[in-house]
Amino acid sequence: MALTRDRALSIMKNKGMSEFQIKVLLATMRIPKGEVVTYKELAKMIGKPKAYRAVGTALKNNPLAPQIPCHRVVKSDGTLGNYSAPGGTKKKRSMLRAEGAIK
DNA sequence: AGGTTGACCACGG
DNA sequence: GCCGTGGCCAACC
Repeated sequence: MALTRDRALSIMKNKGMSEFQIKVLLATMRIPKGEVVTYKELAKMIGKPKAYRAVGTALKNNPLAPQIPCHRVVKSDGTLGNYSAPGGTKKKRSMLRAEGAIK
Protein backbone atom coordinates (compact mmCIF):
# COMPACT_ATOMS: atom_id res chain seq x y z
CA MET A 1 0.00 0.00 0.00
CA ALA A 2 1.27 3.38 -0.99
CA LEU A 3 2.39 5.75 1.67
CA THR A 4 0.64 9.09 1.43
CA ARG A 5 2.11 12.32 2.65
CA ASP A 6 -0.54 12.69 5.35
CA ARG A 7 0.00 9.19 6.60
CA ALA A 8 3.75 9.62 6.78
CA LEU A 9 3.23 12.87 8.62
CA SER A 10 1.11 11.34 11.35
CA ILE A 11 3.49 8.43 11.79
CA MET A 12 6.43 10.76 12.20
CA LYS A 13 4.59 13.00 14.62
CA ASN A 14 3.63 9.92 16.54
CA LYS A 15 7.32 9.07 16.80
CA GLY A 16 7.92 12.45 18.38
CA MET A 17 10.24 13.63 15.64
CA SER A 18 11.10 17.29 15.22
CA GLU A 19 9.61 19.42 12.47
CA PHE A 20 13.01 19.66 10.87
CA GLN A 21 13.36 15.94 10.48
CA ILE A 22 9.82 15.59 9.25
CA LYS A 23 10.46 18.11 6.52
CA VAL A 24 13.57 16.28 5.47
CA LEU A 25 11.75 12.97 5.15
CA LEU A 26 8.81 14.50 3.32
CA ALA A 27 11.19 16.08 0.85
CA THR A 28 12.93 12.75 0.40
CA MET A 29 9.64 11.10 -0.50
CA ARG A 30 9.30 13.38 -3.49
CA ILE A 31 12.49 12.23 -5.16
CA PRO A 32 11.47 10.56 -8.44
CA LYS A 33 12.63 7.04 -9.15
CA GLY A 34 15.82 6.98 -11.15
CA GLU A 35 17.09 10.26 -9.81
CA VAL A 36 19.39 11.22 -6.99
CA VAL A 37 19.82 14.39 -4.97
CA THR A 38 22.60 15.47 -2.70
CA TYR A 39 22.28 16.15 1.00
CA LYS A 40 22.96 19.76 0.24
CA GLU A 41 20.20 20.01 -2.35
CA LEU A 42 17.83 18.37 0.04
CA ALA A 43 18.70 20.94 2.69
CA LYS A 44 18.00 23.68 0.19
CA MET A 45 14.61 22.18 -0.60
CA ILE A 46 13.46 22.49 2.97
CA GLY A 47 14.64 26.08 3.19
CA LYS A 48 17.86 25.53 5.17
CA PRO A 49 20.66 25.38 2.64
CA LYS A 50 23.33 25.11 5.29
CA ALA A 51 21.74 22.37 7.34
CA TYR A 52 23.06 19.59 5.11
CA ARG A 53 24.78 18.02 8.05
CA ALA A 54 21.61 17.86 10.08
CA VAL A 55 19.89 16.33 7.05
CA GLY A 56 22.04 13.26 7.51
CA THR A 57 20.99 13.05 11.13
CA ALA A 58 17.36 13.18 10.08
CA LEU A 59 17.61 10.49 7.40
CA LYS A 60 19.29 8.16 9.81
CA ASN A 61 16.19 8.35 11.99
CA ASN A 62 14.00 7.37 9.07
CA PRO A 63 11.20 5.26 10.60
CA LEU A 64 9.77 4.30 7.18
CA ALA A 65 12.93 2.90 5.67
CA PRO A 66 11.75 0.92 2.64
CA GLN A 67 9.02 3.34 1.65
CA ILE A 68 10.97 6.56 1.83
CA PRO A 69 13.69 6.37 -0.82
CA CYS A 70 16.50 7.59 1.37
CA HIS A 71 18.91 5.62 -0.80
CA ARG A 72 18.47 8.30 -3.47
CA VAL A 73 20.35 10.81 -1.36
CA VAL A 74 24.07 11.01 -2.10
CA LYS A 75 27.00 13.26 -1.34
CA SER A 76 27.82 16.43 -3.23
CA ASP A 77 31.02 15.02 -4.66
CA GLY A 78 29.08 12.23 -6.35
CA THR A 79 30.02 9.41 -3.98
CA LEU A 80 27.31 7.50 -2.20
CA GLY A 81 27.50 8.53 1.42
CA ASN A 82 26.29 6.29 4.20
CA TYR A 83 23.21 4.13 4.54
CA SER A 84 21.88 2.59 7.72
CA ALA A 85 19.24 0.24 6.38
CA PRO A 86 20.25 -3.44 6.20
CA GLY A 87 22.84 -4.03 3.52
CA GLY A 88 24.48 -0.67 4.07
CA THR A 89 26.21 1.25 1.34
CA LYS A 90 26.53 -1.82 -0.89
CA LYS A 91 22.77 -2.24 -0.96
CA LYS A 92 22.30 1.44 -1.62
CA ARG A 93 24.53 1.25 -4.66
CA SER A 94 22.83 -1.79 -6.07
CA MET A 95 19.39 -0.25 -5.69
CA LEU A 96 20.45 2.91 -7.45
CA ARG A 97 22.02 0.86 -10.18
CA ALA A 98 18.80 -1.08 -10.60
CA GLU A 99 16.88 2.18 -10.96
CA GLY A 100 19.34 3.51 -13.49
CA ALA A 101 20.20 6.46 -11.29
CA ILE A 102 23.92 5.78 -11.36
CA LYS A 103 26.39 3.96 -13.51
C1' DA B 1 23.31 25.21 29.85
C1' DG B 2 27.26 23.35 27.62
C1' DG B 3 29.71 19.73 25.21
C1' DT B 4 29.73 15.80 21.93
C1' DT B 5 28.29 13.47 17.79
C1' DG B 6 27.25 12.67 12.94
C1' DA B 7 24.22 9.08 6.41
C1' DC B 8 28.09 16.48 5.30
C1' DC B 9 30.78 20.28 2.61
C1' DA B 10 34.85 22.81 0.88
C1' DC B 11 39.56 23.49 0.67
C1' DG B 12 44.23 22.39 0.96
C1' DG B 13 48.55 19.39 1.03
C1' DG C 1 43.46 8.86 -4.60
C1' DC C 2 44.21 9.74 0.65
C1' DC C 3 44.15 12.56 5.04
C1' DG C 4 43.65 16.77 8.03
C1' DT C 5 41.21 21.15 9.21
C1' DG C 6 37.53 24.40 9.76
C1' DG C 7 32.80 25.29 9.21
C1' DC C 8 27.88 24.32 9.32
C1' DC C 9 23.33 22.66 11.75
C1' DA C 10 20.20 19.90 14.58
C1' DA C 11 19.90 16.02 17.85
C1' DC C 12 21.36 14.00 21.94
C1' DC C 13 23.32 13.52 26.66
